[in-house]
Amino acid sequence: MKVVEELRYLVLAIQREGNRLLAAELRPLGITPSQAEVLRVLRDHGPMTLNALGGLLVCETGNSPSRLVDRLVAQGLVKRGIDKVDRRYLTLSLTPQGRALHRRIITAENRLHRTMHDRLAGQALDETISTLRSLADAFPTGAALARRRGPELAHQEN
Amino acid sequence: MKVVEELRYLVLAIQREGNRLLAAELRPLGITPSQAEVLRVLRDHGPMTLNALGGLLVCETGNSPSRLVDRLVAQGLVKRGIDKVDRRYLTLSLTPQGRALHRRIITAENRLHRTMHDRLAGQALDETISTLRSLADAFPTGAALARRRGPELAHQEN
DNA sequence: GCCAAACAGATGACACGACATACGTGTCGT
DNA sequence: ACGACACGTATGTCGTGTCATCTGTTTGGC
Repeated sequence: MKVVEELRYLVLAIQREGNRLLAAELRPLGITPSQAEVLRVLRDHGPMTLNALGGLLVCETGNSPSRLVDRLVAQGLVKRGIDKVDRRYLTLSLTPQGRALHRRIITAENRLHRTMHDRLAGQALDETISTLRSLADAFPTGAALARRRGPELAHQEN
Repeated sequence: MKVVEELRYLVLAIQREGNRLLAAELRPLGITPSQAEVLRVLRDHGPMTLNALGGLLVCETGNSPSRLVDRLVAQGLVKRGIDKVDRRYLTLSLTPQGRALHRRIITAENRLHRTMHDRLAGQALDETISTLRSLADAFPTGAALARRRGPELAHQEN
């Protein structure tokens, strides 16, 4: 098996299992990993339009994440307002419930991160991270991640 | 952002984009990346039951991939027989069309692999692969991958 | 032999994720 | 002022993925 092919399958396997574990952690909270990412981005990067949100999400490409947001609005976690100047734009922001839930999400995610950290015990991750970055940065969602890294560094460190 | 968290998002981004690129390469062939993985496993590991197939797939966990196989059967790429001794078991195998399509799949995948390889130019992948393996091997789908690596090494090298 | 448990697979339900397309709103050239 | 165009968002469709549950088949204890 070619090296890049093994890389492709490893990435697939890790993404699947990571997502499954995170989904299990989040299930008691009534949300999914994708929804958690939306709440996180809205919390870290303030109120924003649907397109801007889409531009910061890794879990979804170009498409406006209308339906993803729909479910969060239906749960009362996100408020969707219409821009008064240009009625094409939405203004998405967290509700107080959304902010409260986000704190519980962080706890759930931390449990997953601890698990990952244990499995990776003793491994030097720096080179791996930089290799993966050089792959990801060439793509739209990788750029989204870089954008999130960029302006607002160091949120909830350690 | 924690290191393991960045790792999680990088893996997500790369998986998404890789899948999108591969889907684009495979679209002219009328199949999806998951379907391609089924054909590949059936070709490399001979006729097998549905559960055995599921145990070698990275794209789907424990669940029997009934519906995934359904579409391949509907396209005439996979033959689904019933074991005469134990009628609970299926016998899945490639049809001649399935084998023929698999050759075209390899070409499509190689185009993606070349793209990835170019993006990774100059990076030493060994450490990255071994780090990711140590993460993946702890999980069912990672074990599936290891099983595929194991018995039948070196298929279509370069 | 018979019935319960184990097992292989199928199916229902739900939320993605990607693509294409439709709709409503604003902008700009003329 | 108006009409084409651009733009932001919504929606239809399809194929996953995951979990839970169901059906049919075999096995094994009694």
